[in-house]
Amino acid sequence: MDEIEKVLKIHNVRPTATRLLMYKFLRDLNVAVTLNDIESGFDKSDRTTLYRTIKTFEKHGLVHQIDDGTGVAKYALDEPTSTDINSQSLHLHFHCTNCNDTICLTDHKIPHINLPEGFITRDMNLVLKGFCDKCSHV
Amino acid sequence: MDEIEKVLKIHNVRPTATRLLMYKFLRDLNVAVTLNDIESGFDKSDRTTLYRTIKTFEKHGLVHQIDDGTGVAKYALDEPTSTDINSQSLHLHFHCTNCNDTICLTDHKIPHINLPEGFITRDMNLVLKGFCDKCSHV
DNA sequence: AAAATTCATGCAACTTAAGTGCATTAAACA
DNA sequence: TGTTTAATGCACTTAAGTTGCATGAATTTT
Ligand SMILES: [Mn+2]
Ligand SMILES: [Mn+2]
Ligand SMILES: [Zn+2]
Ligand SMILES: [Zn+2]
Repeated sequence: MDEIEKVLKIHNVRPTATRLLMYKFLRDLNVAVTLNDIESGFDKSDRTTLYRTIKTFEKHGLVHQIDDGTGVAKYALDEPTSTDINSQSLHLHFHCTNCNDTICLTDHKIPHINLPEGFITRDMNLVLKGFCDKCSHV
Repeated sequence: MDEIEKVLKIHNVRPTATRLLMYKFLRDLNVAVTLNDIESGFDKSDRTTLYRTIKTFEKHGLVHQIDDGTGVAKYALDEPTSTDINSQSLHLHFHCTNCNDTICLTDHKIPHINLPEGFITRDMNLVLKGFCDKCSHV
């Protein structure tokens, strides 16, 4: 059986054709993608199907959504090694304002912040913006 | 002359009726507001005018936009004491997932992060999510 | 295997926030 | 004053996200 098929099944996602293709599509990238990006990478499938597919992936812990401040949701594969569902979201993201790429810096965790009395933190989002390694040495 | 009128003029914003009202509206809040929130606080004025007013404020350094991950832009007054235009954006924000309030934690700066070679940081956004002081002690 | 049920897909339609074009009105200027 | 510039209001557009529903495919039950 295909390797991807296994990954989907482990996460209780039935391995349909679209899902296998989308997983492969995401796996071969090193940047986060919008739904439009995904749509551009597929000729046949419908926008709604792709939307529901990525949402299914998200719900089952295959991808995480990234809000990089552009106003459009981006998605990237979760680290396959991760077991803790929440550790995924605690790495930081870098958004290049030049090429618009957004990448996961999975081994850069968000530092701990001391909040005032009464505030309980459950989640956090840290986005650094500027020039990525490809765009900085112009 | 009115105090608010002075503030607007200092920032090269002509003190029209709508602008004075909006400034006062924002000043009397301690949470960030969406354009809809602003609209609800005004009976007469038109949405487009309010939109352009807040954008004028933003451009002239009177307010800053906050992206708390809800998908809707929020705005809050800049600290009046601030001189550095960039220091405004470097404090962190807290978004309560219970009451949907988003507040500026202006004296909580974003800690410095070491990035890989080639990455240049120009801006950053840190949002903590969870329960605010009003919602935590249920 | 056939029937029944559950799930995935495709198309259309809807919602909401954001933004633009343009005519009108008000303010500033000379 | 007349002239110019800026602010406002209304209509319209764009774009992302999302849902309803009918159809098709796959899984489960009998
Ligand atoms: Mn990531
Ligand atoms: Mn703030
Ligand atoms: Zn770049
Ligand atoms: Zn709260």
